Amino acid sequence: MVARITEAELSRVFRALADATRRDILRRTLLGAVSVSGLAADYDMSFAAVQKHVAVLEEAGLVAKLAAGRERLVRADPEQIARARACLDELEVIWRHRLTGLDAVLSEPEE
Amino acid sequence: MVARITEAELSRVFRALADATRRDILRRTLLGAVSVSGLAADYDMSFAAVQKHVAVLEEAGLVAKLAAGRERLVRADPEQIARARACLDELEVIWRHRLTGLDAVLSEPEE
DNA sequence: CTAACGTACAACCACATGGTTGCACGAATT
DNA sequence: AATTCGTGCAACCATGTGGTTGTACGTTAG
Repeated sequence: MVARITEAELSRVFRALADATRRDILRRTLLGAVSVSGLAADYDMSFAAVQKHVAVLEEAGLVAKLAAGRERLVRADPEQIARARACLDELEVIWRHRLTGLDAVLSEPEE
Repeated sequence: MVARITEAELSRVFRALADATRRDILRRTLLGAVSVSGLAADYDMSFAAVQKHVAVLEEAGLVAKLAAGRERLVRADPEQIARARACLDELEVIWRHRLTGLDAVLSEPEE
């Protein structure tokens, strides 16, 4: 298990994921740390707009910034993504529970 | 595989998931079809507000309504939830790809 | 030292969101 | 037939969101 997430934080995470640009930033920063201006170069919007997207991802805990000289490198946090996934997994469990009538599914011996 | 989803629809799905009330409605309607007023009774807000939440879920394809006399029964669509999950899975694949350096991960022999 | 770069942040704008109330309409009850 | 119930929808309001430009400030380069 990846440690329980609050409903409010879950809302922030899904909110952050609800934008194509932010999902793309997440993909790029999963491959490796990228500076904010490095990210901004790839999108047809102002630097400040990209900066705001990064801030939304950061507040959701999906991304962290580390200082490197005058640059801030952005890197994704796979664990927070896993937490969002766990929420969707839970929904699937509810659905399967309804179909099969099993009660035993509620104990989760995961990771 | 559950059929490809567009980026715009994915945004709508995550947006719909980014609200605790809507996630709760999703959980309730995964267990079985519930009327809109049946749902509204459980939340501390107006009927119209709940109706709007259902509409957001419906536009995201996470829920469908079926007519039953004067009531509209709301039931969740597990496949659409699976599509959102698939997006997060893809992110995890990107991350693992970065760590292991594997290229073979991109072929997905899933369902 | 000065200039250029990368970042941060504030102000502003148009539009979306989440809530409200009120009204209209078809279906069920009496 | 009249009423009540469940729903849908429009109007309205406060606040949030995604974008812009402009300014300020620390860091690197000349």
